[in-house]
Amino acid sequence: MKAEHDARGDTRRKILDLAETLLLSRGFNAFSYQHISAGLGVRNAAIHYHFARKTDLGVALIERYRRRFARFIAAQAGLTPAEQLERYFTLTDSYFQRQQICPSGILSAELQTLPPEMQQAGGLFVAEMRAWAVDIVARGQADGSMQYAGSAAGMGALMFASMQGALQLARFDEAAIASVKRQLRQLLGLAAEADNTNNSNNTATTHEESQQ
Amino acid sequence: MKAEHDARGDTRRKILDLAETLLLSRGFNAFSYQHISAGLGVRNAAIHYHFARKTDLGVALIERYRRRFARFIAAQAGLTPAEQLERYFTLTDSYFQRQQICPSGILSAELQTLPPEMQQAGGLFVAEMRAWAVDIVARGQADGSMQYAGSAAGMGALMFASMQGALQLARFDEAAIASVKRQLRQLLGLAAEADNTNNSNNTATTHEESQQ
DNA sequence: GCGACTCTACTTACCGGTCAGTAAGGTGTC
DNA sequence: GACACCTTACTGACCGGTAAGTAGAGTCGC
Repeated sequence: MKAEHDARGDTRRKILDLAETLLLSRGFNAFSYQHISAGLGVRNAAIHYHFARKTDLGVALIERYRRRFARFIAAQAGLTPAEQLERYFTLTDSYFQRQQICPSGILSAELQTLPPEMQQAGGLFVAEMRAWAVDIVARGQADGSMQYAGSAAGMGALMFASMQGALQLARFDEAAIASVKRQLRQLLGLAAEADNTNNSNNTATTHEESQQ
Repeated sequence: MKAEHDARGDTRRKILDLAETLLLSRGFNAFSYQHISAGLGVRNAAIHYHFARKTDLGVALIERYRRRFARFIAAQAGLTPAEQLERYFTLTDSYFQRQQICPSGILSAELQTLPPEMQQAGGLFVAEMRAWAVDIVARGQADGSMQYAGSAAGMGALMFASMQGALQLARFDEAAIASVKRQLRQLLGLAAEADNTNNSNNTATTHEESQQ
């Protein structure tokens, strides 16, 4: 009766999940189909069955990120700007704990060696992330909960860039993320958080997708 | 009388120079000895003669950066913190113009795939860069020329992280660097610069080394 | 002032391993 | 029997790295 009927699309999802881990920890150029096939106990050609070229896999990963990020944003529509900021910080922490960097970081670092399709999809993803960062500080400024010099566009760009940078630099100095987060709160005129915003289930970023 | 006596050590320097360009534009994993040998018109084995393993080449590149950065700092010992900040910004611009990202960015992004020797050398380099950033804002705060919330350590870390991030994100959106620079000046309480701090010769970063 | 030797800086010609990608065949399910 | 989902078996390109040979310039004894 076959305990594992391997619900259709299961392997494809496993490939994406493992490829995502590899992408964020090693980069696109530094993982191979062999890494994936060895990790999943299937053959090289099985990966090619689902993703004919590595480019297809890369694009699928980025598109999945974009959908996930859209849901991440939508899921916290009701929160205050300050709360949304903390969610953003929590997301960054969860990358760090897995020894990963954020997708935008690896995509921009490797950009010139990536296939054009991935460059294009990456551009859209990065624009969406920056827009969200700008939106948070713009609303925070508008409702008076955040005060800072300069423009919302500048502050959002700074926030996005500094968190991406901090996540990378944390590989050398693990204090980098906490240090940058603390400084950003100060510059936004926010009370310093306990820095353990431990709502015990921060599942927002790890949800799996049923989608192909 | 041999027009080209190829002053001893010349090839070695050419290898380092081309490898540096490749490292900052493509990353360490995405360039090969073939790229270098083809670019210089020599054979693969000639590169191995000077740098037996790719790891040796990578470490040599980082060590050269560290020496260059030390001279970069020393050369502007007399300047005010604000002037030093602008030099830092100019350095970032010059990377962007060459379609490169900063060494610390590529090293941290690829860190987990780099040989241990490079990880170690990279760690020292990154620590030196961050220390310099902290030093600038600490002295700026001390002499009253910069005012900002939070600590000098936090502000320096933020500055370093955000410039590294901005340089990467500029590959998708070229306005990122100017935007982040402008915001940093605002947050430091500095008057907005003309943003073309064009002292026509900003050679500080491009100086060649005679050293091996 | 010249042959013998040494050293640097390469060259040619390889090596085994890994890469992404392909062709053809098998197997279980509807 | 059509189809989804694999497998086995392979290809050519490229990877970092190595062994052996060589051209030329400098150095030495004599």
